[in-house]
Amino acid sequence: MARVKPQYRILLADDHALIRHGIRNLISNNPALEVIGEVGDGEELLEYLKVKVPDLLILDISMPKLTGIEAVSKVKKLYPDIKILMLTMHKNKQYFYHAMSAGADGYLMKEDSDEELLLAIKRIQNGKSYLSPYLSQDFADDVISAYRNNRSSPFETLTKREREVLNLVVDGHTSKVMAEMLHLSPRTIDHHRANLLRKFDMKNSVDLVNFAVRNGFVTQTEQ
Amino acid sequence: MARVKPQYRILLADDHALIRHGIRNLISNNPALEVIGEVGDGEELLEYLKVKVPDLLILDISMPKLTGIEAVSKVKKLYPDIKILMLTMHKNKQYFYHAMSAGADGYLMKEDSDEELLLAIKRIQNGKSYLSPYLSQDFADDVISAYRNNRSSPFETLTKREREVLNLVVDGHTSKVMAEMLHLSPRTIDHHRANLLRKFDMKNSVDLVNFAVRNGFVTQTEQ
DNA sequence: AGTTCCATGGGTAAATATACCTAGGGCAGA
DNA sequence: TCTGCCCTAGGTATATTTACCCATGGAACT
Repeated sequence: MARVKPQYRILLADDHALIRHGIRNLISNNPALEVIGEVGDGEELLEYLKVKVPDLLILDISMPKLTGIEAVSKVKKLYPDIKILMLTMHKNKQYFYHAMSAGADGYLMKEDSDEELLLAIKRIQNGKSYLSPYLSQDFADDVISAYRNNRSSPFETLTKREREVLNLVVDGHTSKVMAEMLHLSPRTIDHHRANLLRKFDMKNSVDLVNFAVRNGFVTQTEQ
Repeated sequence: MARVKPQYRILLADDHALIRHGIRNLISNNPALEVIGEVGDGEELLEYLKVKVPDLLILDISMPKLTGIEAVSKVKKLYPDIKILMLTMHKNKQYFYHAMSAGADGYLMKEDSDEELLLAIKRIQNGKSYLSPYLSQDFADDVISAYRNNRSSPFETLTKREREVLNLVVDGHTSKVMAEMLHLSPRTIDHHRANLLRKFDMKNSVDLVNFAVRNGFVTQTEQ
């Protein structure tokens, strides 16, 4: 009754079939996401888009026949509504800047974890941008200053305490109870919970728990 | 880190292997519950208890060598901490009264749904009693008057509206938003949500969502 | 005709969660 | 040493949830 929400349709563009299949497999665990197709180079990509338009394009930056950067420009010009997540092995500032200025919505390293890919998709789906945590180190100076006033900075992973609190939140405990369990002030629990909401870009605990459970951030043991 | 909670250990006593296996199979979907053994008659039951003591005994009322009623009395006398859920095909007042006065904690019909079994276990686990909804009709007069002032009456199933609201709660919506979706007053949503918490014997929405999702009360489609 | 349940929604109060702010101590890396 | 990050935790304000109370109208069943 509630959920007639359409799936978020994703197109994969990468010249390595292995990587395409890995991503497809990962995404297939999430019923809200659907990989509607795969293409191996820039020409195929443009041909495909004439037939079928995805919500999100996951695009390898080094692709034959049309570089990823060029592809971003063209796709964004022809189909402004398609969101683009760049997938790259280049830890290089220039690539990033070019991709972003060409219109990409996110920039993910191939070394990033599965969790990161899901987070990236989630953020882009919500109209935000995403940047690989791998880059945050090298890019710290410029990027951080650029994002400093952006409350939902994209290069965040969970700390130990946050994981602990997340597990307790999933169990449905109140802050007061969690505070007793961890021998902390309820205010500290509030702080960690707020950080979790911010990092996952969620508005309340129910959504947080749903996302965390479905994407394997917690191990469900209790009933 | 959070969940070192021990499993809830259940012993099945029924002379029909098929029923035992059905229950075992149903329970095995829930990681917090563990069937530690099965016995086929009253003697076996008492022998088993000398070796291993469960948290909950699910007991067929018509069992060879020791009737279910007798078994309840003996077990409760020897092991007062064991909770007992009577499983029966008898829609008969007398059986119910005898079972209850002998010390049973719950009374479930074999015609009841899987959902009902899980609800029954959950309620007993929380120290409450349980009565099959099938009986509530025949027993309406006496039982309802007996439970009238008991806020958490055990024979409740979900209404259509409650199922609708439950689905929206699972999506993490606030009452205000749900009210807009269903063109109702937020107060009405609150009412339904409160009924859901009461019927499932849960303290907050996170627990409610967890229980509902894990036991198939909602169909998860979104992310 | 009476009873019960459902769905609707108002009143009130307390508990909890969420969103901002601030700040200090500890630790690690540049 | 300086800087950033994590963990700690307090202040304040608002939003939301939860828990009680209450009533009315309709549908269904007896």
